[in-house]
Amino acid sequence: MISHKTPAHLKSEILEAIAHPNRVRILEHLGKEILCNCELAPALSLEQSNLSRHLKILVQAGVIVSWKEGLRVNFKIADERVLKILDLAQAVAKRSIETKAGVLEEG
Amino acid sequence: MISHKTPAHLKSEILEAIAHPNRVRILEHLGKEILCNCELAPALSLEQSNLSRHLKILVQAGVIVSWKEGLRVNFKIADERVLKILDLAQAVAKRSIETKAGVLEEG
DNA sequence: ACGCTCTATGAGTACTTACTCATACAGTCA
DNA sequence: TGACTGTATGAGTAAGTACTCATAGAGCGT
Repeated sequence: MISHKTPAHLKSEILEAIAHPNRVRILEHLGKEILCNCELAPALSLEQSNLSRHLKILVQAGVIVSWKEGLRVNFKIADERVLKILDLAQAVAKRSIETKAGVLEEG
Repeated sequence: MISHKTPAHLKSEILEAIAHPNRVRILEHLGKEILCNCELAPALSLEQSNLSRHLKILVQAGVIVSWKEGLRVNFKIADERVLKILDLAQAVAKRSIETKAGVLEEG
C-alpha cells in the first residue's frame, strides 16, 4: 500500500500536528523528559480530555510515541527532528519580529 | 513595545502559517525563484483571490517578503530556515510512515 | 480620459477545529 | 467483587479557516 499523498501534503500533516500552541508546549515538555497525561495536564493547565486529544493528534502524526505502564500512558518524542523544527520556528519568529522593528525605525 | 507572546505562541504562529498544504507548495516554488501572484496561480492551480490570501498570511508571519514591480507584486523567501523546516517535516513524515509500516510487518 | 492587467478585499458559505462536560473504558489494589 | 486512578471518547457548541464569486483598487499603455 503506497501512499498517494503529495510531498506538500506529507509536510503539512506533520506541521499541522505540531503547529498548535498547546501541542508546541507539549513537545517542549517531552523534549526534556518522558511524561504521562496525568503529569502534563497540571504542568500545562489543560483539561484532561483536551490534553488527551492533543496527544492523540501528535501520536497519529508519528511525532510522539506512547506506551502503557500500569494505569498511565507515557509519551516521548518519536523523532528528535521535531525539536529542531521548533528551534527553527523560534529563530524565524525572532528574525521576523526584529525585521519588523527595523522597518519601523528606518521608516 | 515588547511582545507578550509566549515562546510556544511565537513558534506556532510561524508553523501555522507554513502548515497549510497550499502554502507549503508556495514555499517550495519560492525556494527556487522569485515569483509573483500571476505566475504562482497557474503553477499551483489556485484561484487568484485564494492565492492572494495565502500569500498575505505568509507575509504577515514574516516568512516571505513582497515588493511591487509595476503591476506585479513579487514574493521571495524571507528566511531560508523555513525551507529547512520543510525538509525536516518531510524527514519526520518519511520516518513516521516507515515506522508504521515496520509495526505492521512485525505484528 | 479609457481599457487592460494584476492584485486585494468584502461577503457568504461550507468545513474544520478546539474546547468542555459527562461518561465509558482500562488497570490497580483491597 | 467494588472503589479508585488514569485515560479515551461521544455529544454539543463556539470559533476559526479556506474557498468562491463579485468587485474595488492600483499601475501600465493608448
